[in-house]
Formats: sequence, C-alpha cells, structure tokens
Amino acid sequence: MNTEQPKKELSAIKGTKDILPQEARLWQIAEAAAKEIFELYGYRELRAPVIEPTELFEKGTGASSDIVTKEMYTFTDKGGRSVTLRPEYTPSVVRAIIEHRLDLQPQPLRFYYIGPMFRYDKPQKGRYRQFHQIDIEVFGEKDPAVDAEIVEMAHRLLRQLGVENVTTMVNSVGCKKCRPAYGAELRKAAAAVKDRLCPDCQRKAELNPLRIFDCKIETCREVASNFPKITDFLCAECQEHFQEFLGYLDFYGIPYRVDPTLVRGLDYYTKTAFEIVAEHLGAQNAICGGGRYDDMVREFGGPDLCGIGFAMGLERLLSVAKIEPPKKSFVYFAYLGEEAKKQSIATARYLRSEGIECLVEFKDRGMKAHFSRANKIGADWVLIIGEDELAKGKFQLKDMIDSKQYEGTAEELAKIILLKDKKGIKSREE
RNA sequence: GUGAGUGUAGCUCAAGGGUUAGAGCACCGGACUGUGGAUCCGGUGGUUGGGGGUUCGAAUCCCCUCACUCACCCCA
Repeated sequence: MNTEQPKKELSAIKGTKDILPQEARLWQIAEAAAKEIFELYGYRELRAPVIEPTELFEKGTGASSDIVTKEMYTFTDKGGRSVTLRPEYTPSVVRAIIEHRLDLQPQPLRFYYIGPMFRYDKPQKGRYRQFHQIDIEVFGEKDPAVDAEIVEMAHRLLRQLGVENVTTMVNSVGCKKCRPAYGAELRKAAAAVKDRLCPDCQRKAELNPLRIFDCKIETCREVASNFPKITDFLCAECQEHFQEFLGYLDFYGIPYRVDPTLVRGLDYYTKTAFEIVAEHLGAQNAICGGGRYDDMVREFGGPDLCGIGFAMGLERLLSVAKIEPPKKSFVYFAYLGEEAKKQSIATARYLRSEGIECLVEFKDRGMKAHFSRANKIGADWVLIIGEDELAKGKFQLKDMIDSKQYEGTAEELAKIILLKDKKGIKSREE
C-alpha cells in the first residue's frame, strides 16, 4: 500500500471501537446462540430504529434518570426535531406496541433484539459509548412464573456460552402503592443520622437514599445496615408476587441472593428486579440486568399492559464467555501459469457451490512460494494445478494437516474434502 | 463531570540529557523455477501522541493539550 496517508490520523471516536474479524466471529456465535435460545422460548425478533424522538426516552427512561439528564446522544436534525440515539431499548418496543396496536394480538407478547445502544459516559472497563445489548421483553404476563422463566433463560444462554461463576441477585422494588411509603421511611432514617454519613451520602440522603447502601465507606455501611428494608414494606400483592417468584427460582434450581438494596438505575421498574454479576469484570460487573415495569405502557397512553424484560451487555458477556470458534477448512489454489490460473478460478467456482471455502490469489508464484503462502494463512488444503494436471484433467490435492496427497477430478477431490470436514465436526462433538 | 496511571515501529518492549532512536516478533524479498512449517541473509516500517518551554544538545526535564487505561458517579 503506497498511497499517501493523510497527515491527520483518523480513529474511531472515544468509547467506540472496531470489531475485527477474529473477534467478530465470537460475536456471531454469541448472537446466534441468543437467537436460537430465545426462539426456543417463543420469542421473536422486533427491530426498532436506532434513532428515536428525544421525548420517547424522557418519558420512558425517566426525565430525572442519569441516562436522560447527562448521557444521551441528542441532536437536532435538519427538520428541527430533537432526536436521540437510543440509550436503551425498552421505550422503543413500548412505542412500537402502541404504534402498531400489537396489544391486540394474542398475549403474552415476547420479543428479543440484539443491537447497539449509545450513552455518553466516560469509558472504562466494560463500559463504552457505543455498546451492544441483547434485549428481551414480555408483555401481558402478570404471573411471577414468567419472571423466573426469563432468569432461567438468561442462565441457559450464559451456560451455553461457557460463562461460569455468576451470581444472581434478586429483589422487589415494590409498586406505586407501597414504594412511596418506603421511600419516605428511608429518607427519614437517613436524615436522622445525616451527620454520620460521608459528604457524598449526605447528598444522596435526599436525592436517592437507596444509593447509600452502595457506599464503600465503613461508617456509611454500618449506619445503612440499620435502615429499613424494602422487603419489609411491600404491599400484600408485591409480597406475594416476590415470594412466588422466588419459589419458581427454587423450582428451577437456580441459586440466587436476595439483596434488598438492589435497585436498578431506571425509574420505571416495579416489583421484580434482578441482576446477574460475573467475576473478573472489574467495577462494571453486571452482565445482565432486568425487571418488571407494569406501568410503563399505560403511562405512555397505551393499554394497561404489564411488562418485564432484561438486557445483557454483549461486551461484558464476551469478556467472560468461553467460546471456541469451530474450525472451518479452506482450500488454497497453487497454480502455475495463465492456463492453470483460469482452471483454478473455474474449479474454485465449482467447489464453492459444494460449500467448500476457496481462496485463489491472483499473484504469480512459484510452487514453493505457493506452499509457503498456504501455510502462512493456515490453509487446510492446497489444490495443485500445473501443466501435468491440465493435461490429465486430474488435480493434486494436498492435505496440509497430515501431508497426504490425493489425485482426482474436482468432483472426486470435493468428496474427500467434505468427508474429512464431516469427520472433524463429529470428533469435536464427542 | 471528578481523580489517578500510561503514551517510543503493526505488536511486545529497550534506550533515564550526549553521534543518524534500537531489539524480538510480524510483514516483504532472497538462498529455493512442482511441494509448506526450520535455518541463514537482506529489506520496508518512527515527526518518540501533538504543541510549547528549559538547554550547546530533549524520547528523556517542565507546562499545556490529545488519546488510551483504570477508578468514582452511574450503568449493560
């Protein structure tokens, strides 16, 4: 490459990155696994736009949330409308349900989606400005059995991708009836001991007293341990829902930890909230977070339709997943001369139609250079076409793994390749 | 938004004020014109992130800036 480089180097913008082929292979596998598993539970893909009216998130995600107040990619388009690159997915699905009257279809509705989200955050380990989520939502199912089912589904996906050592944290954040009373009690308790809290927590005492539970300072933890717990304030309905949810988790045999201080960052959650955290992920260790949001559709002016869902962070998931990409063999063409080059092109065309990956490089090389090249790029097979082969109408096929060499027509050699590939797959499955 | 750490070749790293900034790996070529991996030889590749300052002299010391990394806040 001898084109002149521009003086100013262009690079991906902060918090975004290229996913190069080797890594993209892992993404493909994780995405395929997610789709396959979700479809097994009756979920169907629903693709919503990446860009939405800004009001959608102000209303859905919550005008007071951190996401909306300081993390959105918002700009004005040429028509003067305020638009936003979605920071999360749920409001888009809710919008789509109302817009297309999907609530008139047989319920419950089950959707999934995999795609990029955008938050203007300061990047760090496990946190990016463009990141990717696997998202699922269920609408119109009140039964706590479904709360447990989505947790079990998440676990199945994690297991499939070789993720080990995860902890499932669960909680109930109550509903409109019982949560306000708890909030008031908590605020009262925090205000009473305000002088014993760190400056940061003193600020939280009024804004969001639940966050005091997360403080790392010893005295704050000690003080907070005497604060009232949400689980003691749940109304009868929420209490029953929570207990049944836990009962179904037990039924599935999924270990969990009840964490009364678990709050999700988004305002709209009701009743069930859960999080799955992994080891070795740094500070941002939640790979999956979700919960129930029974009021959201109605608050958008839609029908009274309850909802529940979770989001899994793909970057975080992949950093703890153990995925071994299956090895697919391919054929490198070693040809000598113009006539053999044409024959290679034609033969590759045939082999590809049989599902065999072929690489014909358009560079004059000697036989040694061909082999050296084939070896370097990891070819499993080398198909040799020179004068002798052209005359005979039969080619040489060398197996680069065990150095055996075969002679035959394109059809005969295709069979040899396909047979060995099949065996290879079989032995991997055992 | 706040704080800390790190920036030297595509990658991993040397050089800690003193010739023209080096090495390994990788890449390209040769030894080797019909058979790969090894070995040997050669080559490409750098405004030392950028700008300014101190100095006879700066990759090295100082300031600013940018980028990356990690942490806080918050979240996937």
